Amino acid sequence: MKKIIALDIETTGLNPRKDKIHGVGVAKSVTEVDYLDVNHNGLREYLANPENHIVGHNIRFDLKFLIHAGVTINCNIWDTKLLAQLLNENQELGLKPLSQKYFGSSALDNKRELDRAVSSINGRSVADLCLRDLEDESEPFYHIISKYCMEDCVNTLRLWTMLIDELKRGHNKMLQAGYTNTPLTYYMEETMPLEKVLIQMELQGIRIDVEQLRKYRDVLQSENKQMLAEMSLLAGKQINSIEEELYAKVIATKKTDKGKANVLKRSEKHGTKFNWQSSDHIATLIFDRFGIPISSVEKTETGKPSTSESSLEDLHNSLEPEHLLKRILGTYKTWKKTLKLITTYTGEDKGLMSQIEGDRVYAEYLQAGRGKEGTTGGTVTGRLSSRNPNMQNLPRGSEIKKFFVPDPGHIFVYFDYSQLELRLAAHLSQDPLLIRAYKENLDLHEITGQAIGADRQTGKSTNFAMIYDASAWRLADMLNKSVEECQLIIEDFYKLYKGYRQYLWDQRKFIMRFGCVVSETGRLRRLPGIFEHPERTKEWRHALKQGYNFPIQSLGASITKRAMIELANRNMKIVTQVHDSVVVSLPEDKLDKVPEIQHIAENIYPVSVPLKVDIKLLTSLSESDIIQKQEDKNEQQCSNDRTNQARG
DNA sequence: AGAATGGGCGCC
DNA sequence: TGGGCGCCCATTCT
Repeated sequence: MKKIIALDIETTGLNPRKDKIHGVGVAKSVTEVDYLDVNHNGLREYLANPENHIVGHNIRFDLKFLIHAGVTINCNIWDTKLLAQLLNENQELGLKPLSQKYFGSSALDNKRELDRAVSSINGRSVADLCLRDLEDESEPFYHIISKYCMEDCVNTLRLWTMLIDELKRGHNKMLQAGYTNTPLTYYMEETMPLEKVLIQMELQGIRIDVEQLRKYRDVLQSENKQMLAEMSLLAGKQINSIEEELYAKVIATKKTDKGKANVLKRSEKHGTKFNWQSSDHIATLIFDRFGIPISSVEKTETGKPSTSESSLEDLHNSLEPEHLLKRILGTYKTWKKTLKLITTYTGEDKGLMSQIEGDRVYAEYLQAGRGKEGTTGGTVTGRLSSRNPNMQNLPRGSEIKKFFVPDPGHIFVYFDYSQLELRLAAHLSQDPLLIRAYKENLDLHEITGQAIGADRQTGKSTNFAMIYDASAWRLADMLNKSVEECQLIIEDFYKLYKGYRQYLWDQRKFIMRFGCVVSETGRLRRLPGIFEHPERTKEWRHALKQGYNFPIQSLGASITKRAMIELANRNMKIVTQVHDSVVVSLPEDKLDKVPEIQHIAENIYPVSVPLKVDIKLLTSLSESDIIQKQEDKNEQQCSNDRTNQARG
């Protein structure tokens, strides 16, 4: 590659719409470094030229600020953080840890001076320094900020040189071994092109019907209040007793110096009140005051009795109808669901509500972990993750999705891949029956169901369990059958899909030999647990399952992402993505584009079976749930028809 | 007082 | 005792 410039900006905060750019650092080489004003002419010309190249560490952050400030970005963009993740998804991805790893501690030359400056203004970060510097005309911190920024630029540039070289060496090795797709091709064809799409998505955000959301908040809150009163009344006696115990504990702890500060602080918030939001308190209520034996319920990771919904559901079912606890648990379950909605979505000053700017939210979509120092983070399979808010776990069928609406004059085009991962299991395994089922548009769930002597629903669960290599124990739990029965089901399953069984054997052989897996699009996943732990230990089995699942999940992620890239290349605005579904915002007078979108999605990547895409127009995100339900019904109907035909 | 961990739960 | 995520709260650690 020709000349490349490393770029890093310093800002007064993390929000490209609210915070200001302090300056732009650029490094042409390790000795030619500058810290420029955002309006610098030469800089603007460079970035506007499609022949130029820039690299940054998490460059999306910088570009969102620059674009918002009116800077045109037409040059090619590269990212050392995303590159580092492809080299090793288990390593720390921050600029500092990577610099440390690749060229030692010189990366921290200016750290001490910076820390001194930050603490001198009682600040927490360089952002505080930038803010103070911009506000104060005497600019007392400019030289510190610029020095720090330029150092980051140099480190990014050095890192780029070393990382891209390592990626190319790996690429050549894999080519010799017969691969056509490698982490290098993945980076060039998928990761970096997607960055431009994500920048557009994040800058655009999504509109919220704030008025309706507020109305819904009031409904939830009054419901919740009522339920809380009901529960507190029912459990009044037990709660009193627990509160006495809590009070005694506070008194006892107060007498020790150590406990003083903590207990007093907590007392300000909850006092010695029973807290329905505390799983500890709930456990005390159920297992101590109501005397439910802890042997009868599921245990948590640390061996304590679980108060999870499924655990309490079992308990609820086992109680006599007029048992007091049964009535409490009934209300508690609903109360907790409502509370979750309130805290995550409708509560003022937290969750979704606190993230609304005007009438929009601006979610982030991560390709790699944010890399807080000490953590690895990241989406190891190549899926995206979303946050602030997380658009990928909005509750299905709840009111919440109704409040996410298109811009005026626009409509949401929603599409999703039908049974994407099962189709990819067919493609990757080349199992004859799986392939035939999808080529001839047969109902796979029905086929499996019949083969194991069960209904369609059981067939469906079994099919999905297969992708995850579920145990008989787990399947039994899912299907409400005995473990022995499920062992037979699994045997029957693999007799039917011999090709898939062979595929798993081959996968296992590969994993045991190399301790890693490769996706068809060239993404790698190392499985250190394979060599670090003896066979058949818990950790080893976990790593093996990760290895089985990776090629399927990763290829699915690639396909959706590549569809997004192609759509964006054709000027379509993508609003959000949930792994196998995408929402595009289309002007109302451009609906002729809908068949084009579907065609692109279905044909973006060639596999051995047809990919099926369902596509619909929506006026809010909530309708995607309705569609999903309808699809299920349609499938059922088809299978009934076919069964009836067979009978007739 | 803030960071880290655990429990729990939402999604594909 | 399927895989992959993020976020809330309470609690403990430092």
